[in-house]
Amino acid sequence: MTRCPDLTNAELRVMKALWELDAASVSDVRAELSKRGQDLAYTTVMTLLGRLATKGAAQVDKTREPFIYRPAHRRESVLRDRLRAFVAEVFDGRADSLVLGLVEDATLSRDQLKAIERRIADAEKPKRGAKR
Amino acid sequence: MTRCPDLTNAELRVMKALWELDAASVSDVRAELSKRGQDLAYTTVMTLLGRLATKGAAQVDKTREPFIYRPAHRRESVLRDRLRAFVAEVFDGRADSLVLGLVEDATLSRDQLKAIERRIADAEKPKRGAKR
DNA sequence: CCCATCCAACTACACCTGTAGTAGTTCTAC
DNA sequence: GTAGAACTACTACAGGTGTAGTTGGATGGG
Repeated sequence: MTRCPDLTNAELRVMKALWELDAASVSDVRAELSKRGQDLAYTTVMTLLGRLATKGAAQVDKTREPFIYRPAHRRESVLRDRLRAFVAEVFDGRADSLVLGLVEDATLSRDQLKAIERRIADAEKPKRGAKR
Repeated sequence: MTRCPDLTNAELRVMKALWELDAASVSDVRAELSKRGQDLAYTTVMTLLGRLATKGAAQVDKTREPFIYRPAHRRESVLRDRLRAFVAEVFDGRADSLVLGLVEDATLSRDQLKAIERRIADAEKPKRGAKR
């Protein structure tokens, strides 16, 4: 599995639109971005998609015009990579203090935290049988 | 309370050294960074400290040479701001899915998660009496 | 057929970032 | 008091980033 390349913020925004659309032309992406309050020139979107393609973050189908772009990596992988880098860079790898910060900041409520825990517990149980 | 300005990664690394030292000259910071595996030219550290001062992230005492720099904001505030921006930017504000990502990634263990929860519960209890 | 439209390729460009060099000033140890 | 060290101010500069313009081909309506 090819590693997900690093994306800039602008590129990530475009990727989010792409994930939403799954397979789209420049215009489609542009419209989706506009829907999200990001109004960019057509050529700007093209530039970004081009960069994404160069980086291998998106695949382009050039057999027909307009070109169709689609994401080359799952959303979760990319976000996870970003997250990992962020934890390392900003929190020196201490994920727990990051989470603590979230809660103190009230960005994350205790309830949400509990919900997460429950979700994890649920996910873990089935694995018990088919473990490895 | 003046808002903490945005810092680049290099600047943040310098700030971390500054927080550790609390009040320090360029040389001091440089030594601290070196201790952390960051070997930068003296002038590079100076440039970074200068930028931090310009941004208002550090205060400089110029009454005596060498100048003494100290952090203008608490570590927690700055990290929290960064975190907040990150959650908004990358996870569209969904902190819970961020945490979930951490756990799935095994960056955060279930035990750590529980420990955090316990810590929060503890912190919340005393507040009950002196509430609001 | 010709003009407008859509689209891709290439080009542009200002600002940011990370890293550092040079010049000039003061302090300090002979 | 002079040479070198320490230190600051200014300058530099390549590469990244966000945003967009220009050029030219294809296409479709009149």
